Amino acid sequence: MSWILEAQKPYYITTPIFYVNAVPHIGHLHSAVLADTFKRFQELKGRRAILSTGTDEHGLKIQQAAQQAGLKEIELCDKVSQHFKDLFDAANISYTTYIRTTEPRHAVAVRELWDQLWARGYIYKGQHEGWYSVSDEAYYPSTQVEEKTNEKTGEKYHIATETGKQVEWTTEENYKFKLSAFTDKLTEWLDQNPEAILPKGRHQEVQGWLKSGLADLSISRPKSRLTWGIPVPGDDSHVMYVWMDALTNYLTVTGYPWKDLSKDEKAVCGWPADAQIVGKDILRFHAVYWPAFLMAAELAPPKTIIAHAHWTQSKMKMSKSIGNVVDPFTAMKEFGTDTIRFYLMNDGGLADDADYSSEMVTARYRKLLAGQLGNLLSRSTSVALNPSSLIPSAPETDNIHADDMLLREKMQRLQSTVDEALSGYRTTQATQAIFDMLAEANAHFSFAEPWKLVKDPSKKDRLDVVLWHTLEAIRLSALMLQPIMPSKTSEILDQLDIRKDERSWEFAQLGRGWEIEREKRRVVIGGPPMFPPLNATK
RNA sequence: GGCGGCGUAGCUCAGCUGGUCAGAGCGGGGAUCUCAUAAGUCCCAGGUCGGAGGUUCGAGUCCUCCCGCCGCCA
Repeated sequence: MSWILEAQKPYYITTPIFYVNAVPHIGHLHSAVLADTFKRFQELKGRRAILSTGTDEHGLKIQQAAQQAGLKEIELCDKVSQHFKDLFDAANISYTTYIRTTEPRHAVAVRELWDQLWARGYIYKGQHEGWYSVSDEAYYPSTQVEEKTNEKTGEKYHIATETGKQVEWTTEENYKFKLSAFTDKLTEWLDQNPEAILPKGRHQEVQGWLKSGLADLSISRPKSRLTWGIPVPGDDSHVMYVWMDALTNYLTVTGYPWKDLSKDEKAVCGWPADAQIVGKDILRFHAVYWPAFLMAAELAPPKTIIAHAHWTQSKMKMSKSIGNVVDPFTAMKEFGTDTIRFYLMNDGGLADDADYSSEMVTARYRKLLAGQLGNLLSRSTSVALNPSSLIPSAPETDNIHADDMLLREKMQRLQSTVDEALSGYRTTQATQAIFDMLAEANAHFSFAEPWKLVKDPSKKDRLDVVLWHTLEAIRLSALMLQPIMPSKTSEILDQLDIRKDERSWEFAQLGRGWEIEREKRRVVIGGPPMFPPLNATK
């Protein structure tokens, strides 16, 4: 009964929505490819899946940036939002919803959530004073503020230690959310769901935050200062704080407030999210504020929050001032979309920052994609070894050699290994298992020396057994790499004449290729390299 | 300062509940096949598993302390 409902509910995964005050960098792409990989994995397993991404467009920074650029806010948003969309299109991110916080439907959702919190008494009007930084759009506790003296004028001023931006003592009236009332509930949630936040270290980190207690959260700004935002319902003199606004996007995507939906329709709207991908820098918003808002509205928190680490370059944090920001458009143009997707999933850090380098991308391409996968495809579909382009039949037990056993065992185990890895959001484990099997397939091929077998007609049976195992290894790895490299794997499976309806997860088992009409099928022999050499310059 | 984590071959890292756990990949060195994208395959690393104690028949694997990193919080 419960699993029936579970099965009906689509898998819902989100990326953060990206703030339009900056251009896309490799970290944004990393979030998106993670989400896309897991979404495609679920679809491969036959579950309907929703993937949402989009842009966060309100707030003072946008208001200011637009002013400086001489644009209307929405014009600036349109432009940058499109830029992000272009990136995700170029990266083959199969989002089902591209949400923008300036859309009317989003305002509806945000106002509804506000009303829900208000009706339940979790919002109150309070006086807020403290050190406020206009450019950071944030208040800082006095412990995080330092006094400085202007050397020329002798005037004293204050800055936020963390960002170095100037702060001023400010008093204003704010609406506040009773976050403090949720400390216990959040703690309970995390205690009962030890994998609610991945990786484990982040889970512990959030538990640590809760241990020291939570203060109420200011969730509005006076309109006198911030106009570019969603007005507080019933009080036009206040505009909602950007995070309150932004986080709600995950509900907007599901059609919240679900007013006109039947019970059945509501059950399949997607909420609660199965996975929410975030960068580690925005964990607090997603793992504390967001679940608290949801609990306050009596909605379920997301099932899993995955906080990934960042990319560094030469071990240094990427930043504009150092000029070491990796442009994802350039990278994909240079190496190919699927190469970058593979690199991000194979080398990207979940717990720890990973170092990005073109040399490493090149190395992965040469050794793994071209050297192992591409090359094995070429050698097993060569004109010399299989001029007929026929697909050998799956070998009878009697024809299986002792030399085939190790490869067969690895192929047999691979599906569950990869399934377990991707289900646990560990992409590196998945790619490593696949390429470990491929390496074995290359070794098996070399050891069997099919180029000798082909010269001896009496060895035809053995040749077929060797070729079959090799083609099968490629089929399995391409099939399971589909979530990570959708385009290239599609080409490979095409070349092997695997039908579209034979590419789902259930076919990722040894012997489940070419099950019907095998004799009619043909592999493409002597085709061009699947992963041709990169331009010699790098 | 408090809490948490980490420190394993040149590099990046696997090593769950203690007993083939001293490993993989890359880089480097050597050899080799020729089906293939000069790709592939095979062999080679003798690293005190940060240091010192302790528990145990037995410890990268548990405990204590020290050193060095990193994260979060203050």
